[in-house]
Amino acid sequence: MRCRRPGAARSCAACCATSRPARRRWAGRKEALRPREAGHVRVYWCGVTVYSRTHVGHARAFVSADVLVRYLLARGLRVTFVRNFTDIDDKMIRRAADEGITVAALAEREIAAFHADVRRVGCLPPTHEPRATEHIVLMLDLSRTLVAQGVAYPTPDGSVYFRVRRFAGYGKLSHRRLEDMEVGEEIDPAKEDPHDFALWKGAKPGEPTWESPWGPGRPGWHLECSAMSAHYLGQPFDVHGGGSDLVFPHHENEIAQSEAVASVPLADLWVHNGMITFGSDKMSKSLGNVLSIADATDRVPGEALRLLFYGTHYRAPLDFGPGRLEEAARSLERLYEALARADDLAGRSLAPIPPAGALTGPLSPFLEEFAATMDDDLNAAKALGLVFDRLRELNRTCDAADRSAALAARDDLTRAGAVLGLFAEAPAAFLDAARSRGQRRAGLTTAEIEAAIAARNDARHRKDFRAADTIRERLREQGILLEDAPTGTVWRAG
RNA sequence: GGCGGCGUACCCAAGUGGUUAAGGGAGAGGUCUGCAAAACCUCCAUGCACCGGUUCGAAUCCGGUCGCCGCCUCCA
Repeated sequence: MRCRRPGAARSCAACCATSRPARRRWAGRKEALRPREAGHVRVYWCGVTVYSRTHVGHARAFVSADVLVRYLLARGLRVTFVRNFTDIDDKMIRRAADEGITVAALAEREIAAFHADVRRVGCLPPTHEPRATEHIVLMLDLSRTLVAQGVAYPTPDGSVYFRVRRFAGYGKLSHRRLEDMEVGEEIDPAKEDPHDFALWKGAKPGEPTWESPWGPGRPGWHLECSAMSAHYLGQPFDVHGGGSDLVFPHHENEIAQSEAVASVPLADLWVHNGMITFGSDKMSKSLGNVLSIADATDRVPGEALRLLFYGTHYRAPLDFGPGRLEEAARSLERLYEALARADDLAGRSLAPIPPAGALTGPLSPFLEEFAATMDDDLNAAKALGLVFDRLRELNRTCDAADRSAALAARDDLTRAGAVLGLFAEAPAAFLDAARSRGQRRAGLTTAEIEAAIAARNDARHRKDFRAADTIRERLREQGILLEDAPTGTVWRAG
């Protein structure tokens, strides 16, 4: 297993050793994952601020994390996976006020929606899903320590700021120097340095508050991750991940807080997924070009979204061009159709398997290659290429009615699917559901479709192919495709 | 301005020194079919933005040029 580590979080021994020119010294690179505790990997992934519905960009982040976790489990490792909820911040306060509800009520509602969304894209539940507001005490402890160390300072309004110039490694993750950074317009005059960031924010009227040594207030955003990761995983832990837009300042600030307090690294490896773009623009709420998970999964199955993600390496930006979702949905259906053929040949449906241990023990040549591919920085794009190769072999063996070869291919795909979070449904049930969706879109009942098929077959028996083709054409226009299989006429949505 | 990254066929995209440059979509031909569809078979980049260089050998390393994107403010 190798992970991306964008720059040296703690030391640059490896990169200096390459004696490359300075320009490349800090470039991100792959590094082997060596769990601190043998056989047990600890992963922290930054979650969401629960103030509005999650979009496909979030989905990509959580699918990226999910594939990492699934792969580690498949290899027989134990995984402790923590993904937090930010349930108190400016955006939440504003949104709750707009809706006339409490911040807590907003959080409750959006966390439920979030759970529904990640379930729709087939993500395994994390080991822990801590909420910021339930760990205020830990955050106050950290703040107190940092103030006592002189790394942080309180201000007259009851806030506490981290003194970035007191942390020598500030900027090492995102490769920036304080002098090189542009400074925004609105600088809080209470800050000693524009780059200092809030550990604790003094109370403003109407905001939820907690008591602190500096008076009532609420935590700053970055602090929760430092507090909760240490609490649930210890410090250092093995892998810290999130969207690439979190590298700076969020992860940089986490490192500053955690390492200033503990004098050991926060995490060994950093993994960041690329952004989703529409055309050439990043998908973001401020640009208003967001596609929610709910809308996407109304259009296509959640697994199609995963399939679309896997087409591009998790690190690279992914363009959500027109038709991509539907293209992925069609590919997914093609995969399920082949699995269904194998089940027909076997006379029974093979149940999906959980990821744990899916890639342990003696492996088929396909699974060996699949595992090696995933082992190289989770190269799902290449792995997917292997899956499609195996799909063709499965169809070929089904064509030849080679039962044992078909079942071997089917088993390979089932195991690969367990790692990729695909094929969680029974093929027959999946295809039924796809048909139902198409039928609803067409506005036809099953009886109507079957009557049309019967009428067409009547015409075919009379050799009235014009009439038969007219019926088929009319259904095609409504999105119902007929296929004359050896066993009879079947239909699917198209 | 600083930092990180990208530019591979009609589209998406893997590949980071060495046999024929994965895979998907689209397209062309074929098997099958009344015809289709599906499935399968075959074809589809002497070339990887451009120009130099290193090397026996580069899409892959180095230098330069052009174009594009992300981050530096909340952001998955």
